[in-house]
Amino acid sequence: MQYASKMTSDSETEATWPRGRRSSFVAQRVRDMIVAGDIEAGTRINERVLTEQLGVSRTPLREAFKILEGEGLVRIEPNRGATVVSISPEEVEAAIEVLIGLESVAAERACERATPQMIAEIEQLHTAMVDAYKRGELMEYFHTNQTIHQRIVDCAHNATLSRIYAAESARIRRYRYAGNRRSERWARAVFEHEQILDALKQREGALLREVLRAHHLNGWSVTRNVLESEMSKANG
Amino acid sequence: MQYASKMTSDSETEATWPRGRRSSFVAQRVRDMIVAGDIEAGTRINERVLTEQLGVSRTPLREAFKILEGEGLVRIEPNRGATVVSISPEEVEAAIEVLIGLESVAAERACERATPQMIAEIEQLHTAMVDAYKRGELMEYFHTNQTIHQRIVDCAHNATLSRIYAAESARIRRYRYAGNRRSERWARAVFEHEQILDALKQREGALLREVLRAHHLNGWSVTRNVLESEMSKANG
DNA sequence: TATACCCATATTGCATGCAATAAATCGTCA
DNA sequence: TGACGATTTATTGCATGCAATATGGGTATA
Repeated sequence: MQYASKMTSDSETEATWPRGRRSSFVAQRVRDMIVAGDIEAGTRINERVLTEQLGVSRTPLREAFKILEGEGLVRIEPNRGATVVSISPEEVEAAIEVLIGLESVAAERACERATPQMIAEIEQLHTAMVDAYKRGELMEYFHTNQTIHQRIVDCAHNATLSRIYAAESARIRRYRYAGNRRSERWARAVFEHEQILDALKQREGALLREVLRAHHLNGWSVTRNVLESEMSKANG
Repeated sequence: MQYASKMTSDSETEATWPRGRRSSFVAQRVRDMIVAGDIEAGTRINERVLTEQLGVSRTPLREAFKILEGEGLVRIEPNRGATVVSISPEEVEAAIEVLIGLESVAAERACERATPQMIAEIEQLHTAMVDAYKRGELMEYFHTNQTIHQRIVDCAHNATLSRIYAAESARIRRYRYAGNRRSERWARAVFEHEQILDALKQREGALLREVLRAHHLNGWSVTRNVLESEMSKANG
């Protein structure tokens, strides 16, 4: 058995990771697999399989599980080990409420504290994102989009805010991806991102807060429908 | 050597914890020690000492360190193990900004979703807190105060919100305790809590948001001064 | 057929041993 | 005395072994 991974070819075993950072690297690899959806939600993770695949012993892997449990990506049950957490639409909505709240704080602070360099970087990302949209590269678009939101939060120069936003955002990433697949939402989202960029460039904190909020609520209303129809397909 | 703990008498060793939950229990114990200030900020934690004190092997202890690292309570460096994180006033302020943001989300939702039972529980806690204030029991006051804020957040019925709020709140707890020692701030804080309770009971979300925000900003301006003067004492 | 039980196997939780690294100690010499 | 290097000791990172638990399969019985 083998867990799929977009990072390495299937038969390949990892080169040994440096002593002292093995559990962090393992956590990063497993996190990537989970966030990317390479390991299906709800499945138990077999330690032996993953240790062989990653070329480390069980100790750093089990430490990695503790890290990922703290991030809400796996659940560890006694004698049953680690299971990839499955998140309901209600839980995704709850997390988005939180993300909106975090971005609200970030919006005001970002408009006060962002350096011209940071804004320029976001503008570049925005251009790249629009380009990906025009080329129809959904994955690239989605990834750049995520980066833009993270960078806006980073503009607030609040490490706690950036850390929590990144973790929560990763936790629900694979569920949010669903929404953008509808092309009419995709076009609308690109337009909203124009507004976001404008508000940031003009350093209008209250405006930025509101357009971000509306952007997420619009996105979620579409994503929720997609998720729910996918779930009813899966269950019926 | 021995790490102080308010939980057990000094010479006592733990009864063995149940198999399958040892790292969680160890994490809880170490978390309590750190949050209570029993282990000083900036100090390295010796694995051998703590394993002997807690009566577990190094494996669950090291797993607990990974959990606590995720919570921002310790930092793990290769070949140097776990160190209790020391937080600067700027970082406390950043975390408080986030807590205000989280409570802002919570305030609106709590006023929509709180059950009468939950509001009644908060009212009881409030009464107990005022009582502790009148008796001059600062520790009891502080603890009840923390519980009230957490319960208000819990009223929003958003598990993600509650989880993040609890973790961030714990992370900076020992730094916030400083502020309340000034009696004029203490009296003012009790008054502000009356306003908080009223707003919740009347389910005025926007009002609750604003009084909570003001409450934290007022508290922080006092706490910051105390922290900074303590730091200048420590360094000068 | 369905179900209860027993046994073999797989998997997990934890303690421990060993190697790598850091820290402390001691001796040497300026 | 104090700076420097070598050597010992302590500490950490990781792999592994063993015991506890869960899991799957087969058989007997209703």
